[in-house]
Amino acid sequence: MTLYMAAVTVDLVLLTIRRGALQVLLVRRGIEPFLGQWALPGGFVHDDEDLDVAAARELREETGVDPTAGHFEQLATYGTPGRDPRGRVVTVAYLALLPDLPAPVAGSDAAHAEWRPADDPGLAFDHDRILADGVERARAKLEYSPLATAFCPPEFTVAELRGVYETVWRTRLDPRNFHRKVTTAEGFVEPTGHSVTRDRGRPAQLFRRGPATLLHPPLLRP
Amino acid sequence: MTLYMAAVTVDLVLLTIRRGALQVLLVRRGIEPFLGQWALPGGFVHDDEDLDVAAARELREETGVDPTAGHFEQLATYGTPGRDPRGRVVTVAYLALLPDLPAPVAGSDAAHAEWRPADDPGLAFDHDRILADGVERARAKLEYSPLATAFCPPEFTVAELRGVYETVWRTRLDPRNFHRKVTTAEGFVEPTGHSVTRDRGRPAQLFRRGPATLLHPPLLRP
DNA sequence: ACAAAAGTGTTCCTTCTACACCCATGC
DNA sequence: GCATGGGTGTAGAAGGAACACTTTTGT
Repeated sequence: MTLYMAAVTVDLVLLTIRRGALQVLLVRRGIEPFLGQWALPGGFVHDDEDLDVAAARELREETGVDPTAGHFEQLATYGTPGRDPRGRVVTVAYLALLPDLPAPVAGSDAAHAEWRPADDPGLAFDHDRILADGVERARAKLEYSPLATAFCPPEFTVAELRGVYETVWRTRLDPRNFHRKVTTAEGFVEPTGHSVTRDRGRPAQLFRRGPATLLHPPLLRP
Repeated sequence: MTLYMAAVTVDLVLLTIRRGALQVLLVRRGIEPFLGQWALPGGFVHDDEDLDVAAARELREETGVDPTAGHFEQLATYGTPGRDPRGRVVTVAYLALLPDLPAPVAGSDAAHAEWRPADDPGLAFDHDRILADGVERARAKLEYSPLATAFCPPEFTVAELRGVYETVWRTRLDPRNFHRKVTTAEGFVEPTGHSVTRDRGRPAQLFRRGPATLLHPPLLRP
């Protein structure tokens, strides 16, 4: 048989921003191969289950969070022979951008799941590569889409949104110009009318996500 | 068994520009299901064959063209249960942007392959959806990458490159501003020193692709 | 000579960038 | 009051849009 009958899995690149750093949810492997190493969460696709459904199910199982809290999309598919020593496994990777969740991982299936810095290599399988692709996709998408809001809770300040860009892009942005850009871009954010004092200083207005799906013109990386 | 052991295929969205229209290479199906209907070329991934390699092999078999002639990238993966009535088939779709090839399809495996308009629906399986995703990806990539040159032969004029944008975006662009934008953008195109008269009028300089992989600033759709 | 396409120059306008400055709060 | 972060105003630079105009060919 020369056909490629393969096991199909989904792997999740779950990104969030915690303590000012881009972090990814990893699980410590409890079985061989790569026993004890960090890996992306994921699992086998069930019979008669669509790929997106399997990914959403794994997301719920691993984090206890509804996928609609953030943003969720297919990333890419990896099927190099030998990428899994147990046999032919093709994995469809999904990328999720999530707000910093209150206490998500604790009550979930994956007892050993943990948020880790997104730039640490050393993951099992080809997960370093998948993670790097996911981070690069996130970086690129912030330019021409309003997806930075996916990293924020339902209500957020402009400074918090700017923090997302600064963290993901590893850059400083001018607070004044960023404020103008974001609040005048059609459909990016909408004022809620409320405001809060986050730290010191003047209270900041709170915003929620707007209806736009594309940024015109884009917010380009410096 | 609740695992999703699936046949893995690659499907190709091969786009080119012929006679002023965006066209896609389709094959007429000679067997059930969808007998007689148009479909994207593709086939099963072989044992011990990487996905990209399988896609490049199918490209060569279907068109007789070296994949390096144009541009080639993974598009997305489709695995909805029931998308193939014969059983569980997960397909990894690839997108290629190719120059208008001299006489490619004639001498190839797929006797019934043909360039067809890219906006005609009615394809077999879920290929309408895959094709639409490929066209949308191509449209978006022209904005922030120099991939429009992938639709051109090794040497091309600015007017030919503009024709690519106008065809893919279904838009008119100002020839004067387009010329300036393209020739001043760092690394987009390089003059060859030669020139040709394509039709009437003053001869046009010939250019080749430059080394840039991103367009800064991008060329946004009107 | 004329039509047609290539290419340059110029003007206006929008957007980006940098930064001065005012506002509202905690301490 | 003073430090700190939120937010507005504004001048200069850069890039986009519109278009007059010159160049170089085929017929």
